[in-house]
Amino acid sequence: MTAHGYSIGQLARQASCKVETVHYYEKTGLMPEPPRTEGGHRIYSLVDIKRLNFIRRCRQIGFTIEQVKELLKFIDEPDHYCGEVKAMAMQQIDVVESKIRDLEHLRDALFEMIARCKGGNYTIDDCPIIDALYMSE
Amino acid sequence: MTAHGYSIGQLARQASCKVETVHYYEKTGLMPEPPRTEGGHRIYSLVDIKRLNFIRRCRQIGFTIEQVKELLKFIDEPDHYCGEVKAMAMQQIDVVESKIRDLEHLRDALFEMIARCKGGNYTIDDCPIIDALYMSE
DNA sequence: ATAGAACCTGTAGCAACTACAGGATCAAGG
DNA sequence: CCTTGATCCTGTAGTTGCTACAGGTTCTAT
Repeated sequence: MTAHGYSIGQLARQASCKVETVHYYEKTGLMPEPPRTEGGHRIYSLVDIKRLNFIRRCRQIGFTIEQVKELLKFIDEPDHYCGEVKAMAMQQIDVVESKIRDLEHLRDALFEMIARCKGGNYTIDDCPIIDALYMSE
Repeated sequence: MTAHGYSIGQLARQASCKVETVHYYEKTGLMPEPPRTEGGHRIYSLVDIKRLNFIRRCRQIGFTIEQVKELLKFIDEPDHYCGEVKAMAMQQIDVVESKIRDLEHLRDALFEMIARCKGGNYTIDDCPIIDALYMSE
């Protein structure tokens, strides 16, 4: 592609995602419908690369597509305030911290099972791991 | 249902899940095809309640359906050894711990963004959160 | 001019459920 | 015994966030 544009493949590589993902983001309204070549191939700009990276980062951070849409509004519409973004970030911290707590519980439970399990030298009937999961309180 | 059997609704309630979920587990082979009444309603036993609870607990712990199938093999087939179960649990701990690390990074990133953001008193152009996500390194 | 890489649209599939629709059956009260 | 309403049945489609084709067109480099 020319000096002033990127193909969808180049764009995807820049953001370490698949071409199909970009299509999907376009379909769901996260990415714009870009100009095309005569033959119909999409032409992207630097701004689009930034936008796609923003989306990918938000997704990795655990925002849903809908939440990313909200965040993109802050970029696309000028009359929003930083406080709204801060509020979303704080809410997201709560979600993340609660996920962390759940996983820590889970890890502890697994550790305890393993600690009680001598492993290998007896059959399933006596396995404390299966026991812990199978026998309800 | 009679003294010796549970309906699918009672079963589901015992394991805090939906009737449809039990159907799904039957279709995917996690739950057995139980005997039926004359009219075709499923009849479950105590063993089935235990089994469903086992499945639900495994799922909550983060095992996939396929992994739960593996674990159920240990219950269904007598000639397995506890060591195999222990190995699966240990592998699962690795997965869980790596998820925890990811989330902690994420939380720290969000905290840092928030710390730098005074909030509300300026517009999106200057918002450090958007900036951190939008501007690539 | 032509080979082959990259693109196009559209549809179907993945996990792990959830939510109907449209009908049959069951348990309890009258 | 009969009716009512809750529960059950099967089957299909929807959810989220992609991913993977299929079958065809276009672009790029030799």
